[in-house]
Amino acid sequence: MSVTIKDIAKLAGVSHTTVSRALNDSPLINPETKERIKAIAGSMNYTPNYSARSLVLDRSYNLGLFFTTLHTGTSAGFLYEAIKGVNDVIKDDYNLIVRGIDDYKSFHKVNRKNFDGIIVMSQSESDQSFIEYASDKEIPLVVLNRPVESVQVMNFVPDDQSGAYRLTEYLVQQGHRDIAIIEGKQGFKSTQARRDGYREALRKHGISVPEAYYVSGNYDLESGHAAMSKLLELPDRPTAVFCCNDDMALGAVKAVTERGLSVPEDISVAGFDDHLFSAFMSPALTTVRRPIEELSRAGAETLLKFIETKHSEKSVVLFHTELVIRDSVKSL
Amino acid sequence: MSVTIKDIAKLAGVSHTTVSRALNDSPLINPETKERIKAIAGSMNYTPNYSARSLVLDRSYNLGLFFTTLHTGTSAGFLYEAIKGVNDVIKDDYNLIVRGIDDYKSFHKVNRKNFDGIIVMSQSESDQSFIEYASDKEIPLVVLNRPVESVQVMNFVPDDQSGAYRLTEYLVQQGHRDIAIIEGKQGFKSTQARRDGYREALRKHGISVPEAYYVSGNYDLESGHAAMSKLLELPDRPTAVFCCNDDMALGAVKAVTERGLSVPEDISVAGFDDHLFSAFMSPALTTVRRPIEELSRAGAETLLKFIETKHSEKSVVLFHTELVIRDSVKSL
DNA sequence: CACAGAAATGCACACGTTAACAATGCTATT
DNA sequence: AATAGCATTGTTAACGTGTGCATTTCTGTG
Repeated sequence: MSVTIKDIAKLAGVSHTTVSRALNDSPLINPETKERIKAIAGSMNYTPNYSARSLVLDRSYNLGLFFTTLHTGTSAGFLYEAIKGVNDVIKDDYNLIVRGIDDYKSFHKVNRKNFDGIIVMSQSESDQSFIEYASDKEIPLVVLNRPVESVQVMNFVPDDQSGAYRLTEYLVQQGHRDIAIIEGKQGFKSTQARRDGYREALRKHGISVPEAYYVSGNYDLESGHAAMSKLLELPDRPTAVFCCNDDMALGAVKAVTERGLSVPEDISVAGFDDHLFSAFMSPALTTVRRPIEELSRAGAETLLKFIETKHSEKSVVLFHTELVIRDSVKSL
Repeated sequence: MSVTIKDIAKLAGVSHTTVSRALNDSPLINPETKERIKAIAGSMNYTPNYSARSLVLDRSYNLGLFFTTLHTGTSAGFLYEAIKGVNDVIKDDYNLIVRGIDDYKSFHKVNRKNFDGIIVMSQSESDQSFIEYASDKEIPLVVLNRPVESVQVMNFVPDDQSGAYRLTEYLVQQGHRDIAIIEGKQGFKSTQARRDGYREALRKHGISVPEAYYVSGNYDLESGHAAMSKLLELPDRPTAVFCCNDDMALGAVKAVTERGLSVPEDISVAGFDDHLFSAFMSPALTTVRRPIEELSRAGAETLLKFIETKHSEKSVVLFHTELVIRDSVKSL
């Protein structure tokens, strides 16, 4: 049906081996015949059968980019930046397969034959079993966004805790003492890191936090809205609120303006992530930039290098987060 | 290295043919042996080699989800909803490959052997050559989001023009007569459809638009901000602005508030798409909902059915868009 | 008991590619 | 002129799976 190297061989009057070598730029082949064969292949519109090549070379040319979940807790911007980062790096000869880990009923199809390498954008420990599975099968593996302890992997992680620390400290420096937090999705590592940074900063400055200032959320817009609504009904309202991501911050601001109050006049709000839209909120959101695209790019590069050289450092690399000061925090 | 059907055959004392049949639930095999073989396969932790299977069956188990571009003009929410929609439909036994068409240097790797089917999320005619290429190669093909004329394909498209028409008419009904438009990215089909709907509505109501009320944008936040800034400096400011997507609307609102003005008191703003964040903007954005996730799901379902049955309707199917009234438009 | 027919299994090849090894022809050196 | 050695090409097998056809085994019928 479609053109194979044997068809080319027949037409060129050589063996199919010679064709294979010619097309793969083997130095064994006479430059003249090589050119001739390439010309014929081109004119016949030949495209190699990757299944056959995969079978003999034991390479699939597939890379996996796996998210803990695609349903709740994964924001659109996060997905977007990750895919962009990885796709920018991989060459024309790799396929990028995108999937939520929780969409797999069984990991059966995930193995060395099917994936030359895997990037896990990990958000919670719920994907631990997947990571261990992949590590077990000896699939080249990079884990992004969450530190993994149990298994030795290449591991790139944004320094969330330090970011939250610096942000909270900034709030303190602006004169705030009553600072609440709207937390991320339960069980997500980032939730914990950001809370830890927040607490550390307050403790360092000798500020204690009433229990009511810890409000739970799950990283989506609605939860930010609901959480802020709760805070606003408190008898002792906080003067500033640290939202554990920008989506929730947007929801929180909404809750404030709905009540006829304003940010930052009546209450200050800060976020985390520095999403695309954050600079364009009204007021522009003070937040912490998390370099997801860079992280993804670095992850992909490292993975490719490992696939080629089988060599790498299996250690945790921290990526710097950056305080972005805009207009949603008032100086008291 | 890894387990093959021949290893299982040896252990079970049968031929590898029998193993192959047993694992594929062939009716030719004695139910008892079938169970026995399956048990052995399970205990050996056998996973089939998909390259080998692909080679002989001429199926890759890959589906492609291709965007015109992943760089500019594709918003995060759009990507997110599309991926979610498709991933919800495809079963465990398909891989979803995500990529921007403009990332391909050559379409060499795109062929029937490599893709059982392709979904093109098409935004502009710049991907026309890709669509024709895929159609030429007889790869099962669904095109979403943009009507394709030159080639016969399965084609699902949101009814942008009608949505823009209804939105604009709503603005008129609210008493607006001076209505500007911030347009989408040049060359995108959706840009044209939305502009057409806008013009049609105004013409129908006998309202003429000064040239200065057409401002160009490119679907991203910055361009919305810049465009609105221009409009605000006009001597005859419009009372309402139709932004061709929600991202630009957010940027536009920002430009308004920066000048100490307010939406919708001083100027009304409407968007298009109904992004996740639109309900949470301040004020909540009046917009048109575009059912991208449903569209993607329908596209994926149709594609899978076609792959199985080789049968389908190759015609354009319009998906209804829906006016979503919130708080960003004032009644004059 | 013979035999037809069905049920179950095996043999051998195919899919398209790469690669180890063999074979050929040519050049240069003695 | 013989031979070593290099450049170039061909032969053959292998990767792991599925399938047409042949073969064996079983079952029931006359």
